[in-house]
Amino acid sequence: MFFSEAKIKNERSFIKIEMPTKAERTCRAILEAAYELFMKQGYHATSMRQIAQRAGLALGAIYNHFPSKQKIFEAILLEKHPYKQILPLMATAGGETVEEWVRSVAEALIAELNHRPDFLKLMLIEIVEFNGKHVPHLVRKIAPQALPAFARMRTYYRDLRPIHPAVLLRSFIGLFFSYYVTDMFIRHTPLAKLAPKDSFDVFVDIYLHGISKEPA
Amino acid sequence: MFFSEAKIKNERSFIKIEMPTKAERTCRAILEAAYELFMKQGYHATSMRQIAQRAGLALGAIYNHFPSKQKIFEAILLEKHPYKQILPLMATAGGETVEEWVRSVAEALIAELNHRPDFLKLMLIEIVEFNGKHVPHLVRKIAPQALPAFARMRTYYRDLRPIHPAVLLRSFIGLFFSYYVTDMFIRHTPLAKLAPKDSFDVFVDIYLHGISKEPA
DNA sequence: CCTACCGATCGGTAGG
DNA sequence: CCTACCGATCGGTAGG
Repeated sequence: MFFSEAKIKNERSFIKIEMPTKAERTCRAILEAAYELFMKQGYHATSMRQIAQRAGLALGAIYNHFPSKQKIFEAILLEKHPYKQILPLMATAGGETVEEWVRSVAEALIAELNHRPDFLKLMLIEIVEFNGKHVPHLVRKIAPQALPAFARMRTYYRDLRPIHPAVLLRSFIGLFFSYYVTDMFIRHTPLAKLAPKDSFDVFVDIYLHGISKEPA
Repeated sequence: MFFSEAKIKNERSFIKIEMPTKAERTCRAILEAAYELFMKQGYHATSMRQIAQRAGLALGAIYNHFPSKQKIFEAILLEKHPYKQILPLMATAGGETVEEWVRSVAEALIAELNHRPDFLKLMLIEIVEFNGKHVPHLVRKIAPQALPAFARMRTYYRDLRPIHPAVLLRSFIGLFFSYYVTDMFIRHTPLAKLAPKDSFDVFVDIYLHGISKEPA
């Protein structure tokens, strides 16, 4: 929709270089400005005039690139979702045992989420201010790619109890996403004592072995 | 702030009866109207005029009860938080074994959250539209009551691996809150197949025993 | 890409 | 002097 790959016209060069047109650069400036403001203020509290000012444009100029405020949000939602990074990662992650695989995938998930501290907020804006009306589209686009990627876990079938792959996926995402969320909220508060250094290891261990003592 | 307990003046009666004044009833109508609109539209997308209309008042009348729109939100946030119901429940829940206790507390948590389908959204509005500026106050008020309540779990110490109580609490809330959230989103979509009927049982089982096979 | 605007609506407050 | 409201309007801003 927004970024065509331009090539340098110089005949002496065989190298393709991303050479954004003026329109593409303006488009990018609008998306960046809007993204920063949405994260700070939410969607409805952010005005088109704020976006225009931060992008270095007049208000009316935005409408040369996006037909509405909502379309800007939708473009950001698709662009910032980390599934493009996370799904390939799950498919390629190695590990001799299920422990190693769970650990490496969970670490990668947390790392990717930490690398995008604002992604969570983007999803919350979608839920709160749009009543989640873009979610079905998003899930329909991602779920078919996620389930096969996670089914890879079944290659460790000999180490696993017979649990439905979808429940494996839900409990995995739920447990580690909650680790991420609680860690994020707690990290810079007096409640940091609720987050012992080895919390991540314990979450992995709980996912694999539960909280009960093994029968001796 | 809003509800004084009025008593019937009838001398022949010793029974105290909640007899809201007109002001209290108006106050209640404003809070209810604002709550419903915030849940549907979020905070910034809801106008004081909408609140007034739904409460059956003129716009200006609201300001006899609340000094600003934001103060209305703050009152709702404190009033609707389920910790008042959930914490006593965790303290009194019975169970001979840790399995029974976890199951009954998790069931009660899910039931309470299902009984308040909008509580989650209220917290999300706080995060998205207020940047969580009321959260520290909320956590400071609730955490000291939650940790002791959950420490009760340690009475089953002989059945548990040595895990820090705070991590027990975080993983418990995280896992079952995520069950609730995913269940809520999935229930009425074509993705319902991701939610086998026994999902709750499996979540309990994963929390207690993990996903690994027990060593034979 | 800008200036200049529109119909409407925003949160909050005036006097009575 | 209080409450609970009214009709009207304040200075600014909304998406387009």
